[in-house]
Amino acid sequence: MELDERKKKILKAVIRNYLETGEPVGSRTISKYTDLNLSSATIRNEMADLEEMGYIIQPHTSAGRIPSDQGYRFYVDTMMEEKDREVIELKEMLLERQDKMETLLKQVAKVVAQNTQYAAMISAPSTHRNKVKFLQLSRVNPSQLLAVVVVEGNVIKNNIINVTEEISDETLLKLNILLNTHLNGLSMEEINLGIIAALKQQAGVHGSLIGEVIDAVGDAIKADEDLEIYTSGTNNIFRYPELTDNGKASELVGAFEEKQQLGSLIQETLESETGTGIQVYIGDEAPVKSMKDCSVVTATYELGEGMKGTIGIVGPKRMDYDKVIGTLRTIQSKLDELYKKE
Amino acid sequence: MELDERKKKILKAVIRNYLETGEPVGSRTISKYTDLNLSSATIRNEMADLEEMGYIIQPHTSAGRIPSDQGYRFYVDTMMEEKDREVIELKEMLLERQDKMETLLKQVAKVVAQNTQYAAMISAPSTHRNKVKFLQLSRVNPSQLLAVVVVEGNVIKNNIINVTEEISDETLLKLNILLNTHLNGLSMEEINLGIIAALKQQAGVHGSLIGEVIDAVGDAIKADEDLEIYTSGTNNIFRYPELTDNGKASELVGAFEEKQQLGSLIQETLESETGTGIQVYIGDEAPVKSMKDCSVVTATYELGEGMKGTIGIVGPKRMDYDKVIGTLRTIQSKLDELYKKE
DNA sequence: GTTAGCACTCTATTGGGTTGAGTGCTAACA
DNA sequence: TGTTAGCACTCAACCCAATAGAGTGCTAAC
Repeated sequence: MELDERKKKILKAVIRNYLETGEPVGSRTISKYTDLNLSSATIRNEMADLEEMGYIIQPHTSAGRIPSDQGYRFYVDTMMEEKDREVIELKEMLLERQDKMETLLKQVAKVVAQNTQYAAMISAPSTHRNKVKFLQLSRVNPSQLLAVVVVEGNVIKNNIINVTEEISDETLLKLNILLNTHLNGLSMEEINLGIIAALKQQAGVHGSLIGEVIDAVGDAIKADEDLEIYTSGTNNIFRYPELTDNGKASELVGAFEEKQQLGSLIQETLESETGTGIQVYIGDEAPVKSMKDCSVVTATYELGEGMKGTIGIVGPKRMDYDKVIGTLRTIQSKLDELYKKE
Repeated sequence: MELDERKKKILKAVIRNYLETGEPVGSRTISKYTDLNLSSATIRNEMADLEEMGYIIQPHTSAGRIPSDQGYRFYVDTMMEEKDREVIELKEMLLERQDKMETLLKQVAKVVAQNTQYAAMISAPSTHRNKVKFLQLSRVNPSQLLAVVVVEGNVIKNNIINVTEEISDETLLKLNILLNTHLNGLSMEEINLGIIAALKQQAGVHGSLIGEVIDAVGDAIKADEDLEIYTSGTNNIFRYPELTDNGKASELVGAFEEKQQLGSLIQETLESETGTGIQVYIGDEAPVKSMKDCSVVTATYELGEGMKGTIGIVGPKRMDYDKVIGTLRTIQSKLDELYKKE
């Protein structure tokens, strides 16, 4: 069977109505509130077809229809291609350029959650590809060294190194020069075990001590690559009974606290790049099992210098997709603007 | 009326039974499961007295009794003085000494939440009183300086400073000497605006530039004093219907995400120091309004060098106080042990 | 002071009846 | 052939009354 124009109109009407009310939609409602001028009986026939085709579902015999995952998918897809969504004006939107990345991200998460009334998460941009622009090894006291690395985007990493044997000023100076000449300007991902090994070689064989220190510097660079994720508005999920019935809330709250679970979402979003960087997962499509009754919308953002991160919104399937996508678009462009001149 | 020995026994029996079952406790139950050898009728008389005195409550006429907040308070107080609780063995307890404070704290929160099955939070130790042991100002590029401060306990703070005018090597060296001679060995809380002002004076009047830099160093030291709090097991609250009925869950989850709200708990715990550092808040006693239907148990911990932080557990009023307090004691001593040799 | 017994209270549960929204099907209509 | 009116049917939701059961308070006897 084909999805002719009339069926599409009816399907969209059903979905839109359900998004608003959250109640199953009956044939009479559709017949009254569309400009199709068809009786409820005709609508019923069409709806029976739509059900057979898998776009809508009847919770029980004597109820109206609700969209199936396939129905939502149709809705989102046509909605996305219909027109460029206009950018939505955010309420109380006041993002300030922050030196501390953390503060900025928390701010963004909060704004997104408040505007959409869904749960929001945001991942810190990965710095794999950022280049080292400053590197310094200093002595804190005879048995401790401090390694500080600054990479593009003003991300600072540091590591305290405990040494068993005192290192002379001269050696320290040499080490600093060695490290700087070889690592400065390289991106984080370029600094791999091979490079570290080559460095050790070059430092000469005088003592494993130097080797340890170089390893520790390497660690400092690699460290903190565990995913930093911030969330906001987790409690918004309580606005939607379909997400909180039967202990579902517990799983969702757990997923938002154990940020590892959110990691897979971020991963997937970054990999399957779309034109706009916005992606919609409906039900089972999301790679997190506790979100099988949710819809998830993710967007990649960019903070100048090619630092890419991910914003995600989690809500019920009957989500206001239009608003959510608009909000994410706005955030994308505001962030871009904010960091453009760097 | 007096709380004689028999009344105390009955009260404790009521509370203990309610802690286990979560159901109102009737007179017959008490008569059967205590060694008092009294009939239910006698128990009833005593329970009527206990109710009049405010220790227990009848949810409705034909139900058993449940403890009032005053009842819980009595129970906790006598329990605390009865004997030194023995230290409880933790399941899967594997705390490793971590160089990264953050990792350690997350670990502790997780262990506590898993062992008790309640929601747990932990605050990073405040570093106000810690002394600066290393301070360094470096040039990252002509327009950016990097200030790094290490304080006792290996807490590292840093700040990028944007300068409008290039600073010469000589000036930088002088600044470093100035900062180190004056600030090294001072505690964070001693470095106040007065000291900063004196420093500026001493640096001479040559340009407001230096003043700016000194201010920025001061900022780096003061920064991050916003409360760092980690949580775990928030979803444990769903195990207790009395915490999740009627939208209470939403408030609690909100409180755990907006960590500011938890700040007041931490504040209060640190201020009202008890002998063991453990404190129990029942119902309204907690300074967080969303926890009025909960009990909160907090403990201060110490990581060598006088760095004090707070662990908190939030659960229903019918909490297994014994186990919770035992767990917190164990954690306290393990942490102490772990960092003793520093 | 303690206990047995009894009347009483109140919640929770059960089951029957009703309502109302919505459907599917059929027959008539344009 | 597509559309519509009409009707019988289904089913969740709600209300109501009846019942069961747990627990109490009170009184009288031990």
